[in-house]
Amino acid sequence: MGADGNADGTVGKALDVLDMVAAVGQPVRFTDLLAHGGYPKATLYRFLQTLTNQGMLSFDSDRGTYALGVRLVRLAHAAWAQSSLAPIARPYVDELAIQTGETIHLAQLDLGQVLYVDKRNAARPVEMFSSAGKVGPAYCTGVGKAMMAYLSDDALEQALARQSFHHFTDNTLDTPTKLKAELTAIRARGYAFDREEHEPGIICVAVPILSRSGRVLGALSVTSTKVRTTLDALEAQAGHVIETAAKIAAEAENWRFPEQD
Amino acid sequence: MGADGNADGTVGKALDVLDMVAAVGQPVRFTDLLAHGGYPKATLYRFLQTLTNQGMLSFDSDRGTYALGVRLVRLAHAAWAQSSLAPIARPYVDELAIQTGETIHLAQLDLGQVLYVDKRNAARPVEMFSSAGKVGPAYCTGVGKAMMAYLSDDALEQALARQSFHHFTDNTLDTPTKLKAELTAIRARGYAFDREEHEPGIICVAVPILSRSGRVLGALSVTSTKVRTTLDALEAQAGHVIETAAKIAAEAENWRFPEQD
DNA sequence: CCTTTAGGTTCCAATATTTGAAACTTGGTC
DNA sequence: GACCAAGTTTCAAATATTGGAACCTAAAGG
Repeated sequence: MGADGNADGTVGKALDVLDMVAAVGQPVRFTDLLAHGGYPKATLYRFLQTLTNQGMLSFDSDRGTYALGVRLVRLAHAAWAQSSLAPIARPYVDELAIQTGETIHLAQLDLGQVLYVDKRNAARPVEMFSSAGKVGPAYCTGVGKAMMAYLSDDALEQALARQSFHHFTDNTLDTPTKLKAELTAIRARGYAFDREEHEPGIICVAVPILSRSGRVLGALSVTSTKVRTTLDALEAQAGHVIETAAKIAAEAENWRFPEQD
Repeated sequence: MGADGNADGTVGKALDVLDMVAAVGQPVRFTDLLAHGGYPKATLYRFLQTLTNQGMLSFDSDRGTYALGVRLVRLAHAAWAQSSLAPIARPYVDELAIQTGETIHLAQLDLGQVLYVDKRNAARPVEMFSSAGKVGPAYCTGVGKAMMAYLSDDALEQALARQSFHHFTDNTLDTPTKLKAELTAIRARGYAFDREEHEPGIICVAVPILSRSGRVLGALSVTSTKVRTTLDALEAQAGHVIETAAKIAAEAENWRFPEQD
């Protein structure tokens, strides 16, 4: 990412510049961005101007640095509210968090990656952008596998093609073949596990959230650590999670995805 | 907003389309956007294509609707992490929430508007207008006034020019003159109140977060309701808030705004 | 006090993109 | 089978973008 060539039209390039700023992770000066390759001086300059004008970037004139702007935050808030399950699911997620006393994740699948749209930490209360908005791999997380298991054949192929199959732990399913076998097992079982496949010590049970017609809307998981509990104990909670997922699905159906079929 | 004419370059227009989608607040069909005025059919169509390609919008082919895309959520997460006080302030905000037992807001000022970057709910939460990512008016909120009070003269003028001075409640300071007098009082006092100026029944004490050189970094507030407490009781907490603000400022100074002034 | 350099900013003609009316598909209805 | 609404594509004219180079600063060096 960063200085890539592909980008449709001016808009694409401008958004690419946005990504460059985002990638740095802190306010950047003009020169640093210039060094990133990508665009010639005048061109980059104009993009920066435009994006700043538009409020997508903010320019700190004291320090001469650019940072991501608030229009972005505003838009994202709208995005979160309008096209994620989070607002609909919130009360149910809350309830589940209380029932289980563990950390709850609500995720959706995007471009083969898991996007966490909400999180309830057992001890700590709601934090929005801190956790919502994070992305993670699909092939080695409970929510990721739960969603992939219920994808249509071609959607699954697309998703598989986007997995990196990096070997995180000894339990990571690091080939498409292993993963496909796991997905079959998940469909048979109705829920997925994370057996320390992404981070050592971290385990979870995850359940897909499906529309009436079987479309994958998202996934819900209860996560904990080996220190606190066991997979068997987590599995005992699966019933609660499935129920909650069903409630969220029903709510989503009425509210935002009115499909008659 | 929406079908406005001003927009620098193609990028501006594309972002304008994004705003149109955001403004609707739910997935929209092509025709609806077309009806919104703005752009001719072919042009709008191409923008929608480009934005979808770029992941700024997502297109639901089953229903033929466009919604804000996840790239936005991802970018916003980066924005939040990179250019807001929230990550730095978190532990201090937590502490203050426990000390006071009330709702805490952490906000920053942008383009004359208040952007809430973090929020900690009271144990017994009150349903209220704000949460992280939301924006609100500056002239009639505690945090907004606290920040404006410490702005440089020209920054203040700019900010004032952007206020709508809508009359929300009978206590709203709905003219620049009234507001300026209030800002002077705030500077003298060191902290600001919200006397039900935005929402009836909602009151708060707010304190600015200033850098060593006096630049406004943000503001911190303790908010409650008339039902639960009184302004005097809230004022008694002001000391805590001021201390917390100072700690956050110190941390910010070291961490992200290293200015030798 | 006069260079030099580094970091930004502006010019401007060549060039590639965008523009949008109109023509054309698609898929559903009467 | 003709009609209509919604969405998609075409294409020459109008326009915006491009980026090398010139131009500013302000600070560092001679």
